[in-house]
Amino acid sequence: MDKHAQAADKAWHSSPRMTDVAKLAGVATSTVSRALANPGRVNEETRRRIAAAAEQLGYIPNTAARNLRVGRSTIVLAALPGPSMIFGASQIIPAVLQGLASTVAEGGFDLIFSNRNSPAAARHVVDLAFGGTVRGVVVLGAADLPAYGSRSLADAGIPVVSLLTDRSAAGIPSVVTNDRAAMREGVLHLIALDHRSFFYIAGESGNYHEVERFSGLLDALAVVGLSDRAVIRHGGHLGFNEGFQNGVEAAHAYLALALARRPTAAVCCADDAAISFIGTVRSNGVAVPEDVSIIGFDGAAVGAFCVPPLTTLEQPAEDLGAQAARIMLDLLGGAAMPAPKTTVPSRLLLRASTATPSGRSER
Amino acid sequence: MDKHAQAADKAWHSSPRMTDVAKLAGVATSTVSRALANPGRVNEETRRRIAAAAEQLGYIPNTAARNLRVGRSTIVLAALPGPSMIFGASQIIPAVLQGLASTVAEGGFDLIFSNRNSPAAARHVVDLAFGGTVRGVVVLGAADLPAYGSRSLADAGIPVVSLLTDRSAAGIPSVVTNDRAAMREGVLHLIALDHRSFFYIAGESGNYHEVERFSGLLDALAVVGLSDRAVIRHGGHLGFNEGFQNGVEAAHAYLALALARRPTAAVCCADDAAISFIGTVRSNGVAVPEDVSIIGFDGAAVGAFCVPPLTTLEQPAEDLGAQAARIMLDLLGGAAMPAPKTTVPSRLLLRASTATPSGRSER
DNA sequence: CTGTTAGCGCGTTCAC
DNA sequence: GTGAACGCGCTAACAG
Repeated sequence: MDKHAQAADKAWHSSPRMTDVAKLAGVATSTVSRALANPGRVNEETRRRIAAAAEQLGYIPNTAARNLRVGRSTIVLAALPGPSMIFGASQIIPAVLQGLASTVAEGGFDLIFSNRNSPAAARHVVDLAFGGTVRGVVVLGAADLPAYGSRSLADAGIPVVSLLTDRSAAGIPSVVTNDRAAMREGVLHLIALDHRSFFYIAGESGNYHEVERFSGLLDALAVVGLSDRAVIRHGGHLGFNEGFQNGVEAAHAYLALALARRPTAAVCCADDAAISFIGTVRSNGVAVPEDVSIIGFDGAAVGAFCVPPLTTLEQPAEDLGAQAARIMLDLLGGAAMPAPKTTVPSRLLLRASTATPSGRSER
Repeated sequence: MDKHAQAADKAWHSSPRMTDVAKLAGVATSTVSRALANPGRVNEETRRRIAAAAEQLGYIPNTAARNLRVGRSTIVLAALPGPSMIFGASQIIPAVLQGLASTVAEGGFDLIFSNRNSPAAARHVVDLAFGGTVRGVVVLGAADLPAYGSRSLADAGIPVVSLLTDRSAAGIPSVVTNDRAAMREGVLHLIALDHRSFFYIAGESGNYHEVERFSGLLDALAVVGLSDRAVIRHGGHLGFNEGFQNGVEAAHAYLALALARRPTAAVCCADDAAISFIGTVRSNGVAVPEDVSIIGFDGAAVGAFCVPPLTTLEQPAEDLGAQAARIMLDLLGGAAMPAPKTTVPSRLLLRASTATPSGRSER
């Protein structure tokens, strides 16, 4: 490649500006601007000339200049809790993000990610909002809104949507699954199978999902007049990211119970715990579901291939993300405040890990 | 709240500009600009005044204006293949992204995501690059670089790093795991256990990982002088996203083999397939690892809790992402072209699904 | 319908 | 060491 070709090559690479398009089409830049934004408000003939010129030059508008001029960007921020793009086998977060990303993209927006586990990270989230980098924020999980000093995300003057956690009480539109009602339904299923004693494997104490799901369990017991004493509760010290370990520890606790005192059903706050619980008790001679039935929560794909296949409450993960995105898009489009709380229901997935209790008393 | 208070409230919310800080500190905007960027090139006393003013006002620089002025943004794009933030139980992609996101954030950059499954999506990726929205692109998996018309990402004049797929031949710095060597090591382990016949469960035919891993298997056979006829290859029509189904189908194919013809070891292109393969053959009376040993690929966390626990080749997913991010940061920092290919090795995780063949001949 | 003009908020000359 | 002036690329007024 000779020098001349190189120069031409370089010119090819450097992005042409609107001025270049205007010059080539023989019009003013403002006309080019309109032709691209309001194709209706410009003569068809000149519009074609401009389109042709833009096409020929490979013109692509400069984002920064446009954003500066119009005073807003086209980026939505997903503020994640901890470094938790990884989240057990359940993959709730990745699936939710996928739904969020797809729908946001359909709306013509881009999605940027940020963790907020460290103070610095939380501060960064706030800066992105106040600095005009992002146009709206979807907050996933966790308890407190990103903030630092006296500045909170809530004061940034941009739309905020809460995903997975219900913050409607704080005036933030929220998209959640029906953790409580779903768990209630799942346990009622166990009760219908004749289970009357339960082993509950808790998530992190105080965690939103943990609280909701345990409440759902109690709700179900109340329905049939069973007292809270029908359930032995284990765990609470491990987070959802440590679900597997949680299940193993719970299994040891279960195995430590005298045979007669062992509940006939184990209810898990998450599939990860259910899976490792099953693996551990089975290798210690406990039959599933004969000796103990197990029900998980999340609907992890791998559950269908466990031995035995796991009965679980499937979260509509992608839908959750898509719904949140839709609400955000409406808000960005100037819609009025949406429903404070959108619930996308989980559904009970019956598989072989639950059955009528049978084994133990006959052995 | 009366009208006046509301106005004050609004003023509180609207982001202060650099002018406001300058006014409050009694200096010119240019001085404020320097004080924030080159703290050294300004009088300590005035610098403090400016810092105080900025702090008091909660000043946060406007990103768009800054980007426009300096001609570059601070956003890195992760271009994902398909809608594959979800990727089986292995969660390779989410884990890789987590590593990428963390390290990119440490470098002071933000991460934006984009799929490129549809032509429109691919075009959008190119526009983001040419429009100056993003400063560099990390391309994950898949074969072709995003492009449309005559414009390709490669011509955008910004750094491109390939992650998971080796594109070093195309001059793009790549970060990959040693798929081939890892698989070779895994199979040599099986050979050391006395296995001489293999059942290979393939990923999608032509897929980079599939090709590399199968080659690794053949490499191992060659080491001990076994011919390719020692392996029965199954699959190839299902993608990595359909790993579970792939394993089930493979299991049926395996079960359809006459007992005497069944290989003593199954080598899987991914953990998902291994897990569902195990589940399916076991419920059909095949003992693992007595009748057949199984080895997977990826190191999915759930593998440790399968029955039996899965021997696998663990991919250093987060490291892969972190390495790619580091290279991108170097490139953005003006470093010279880095090593064309960075390999982050997988490691063999020995668990109970592999053992010396024993069961069948004695039954 | 189209051209002219005037900034958006910031960083970077260039004088003082 | 600091201030004044200019312009990044684009859109939104306002004329014509």
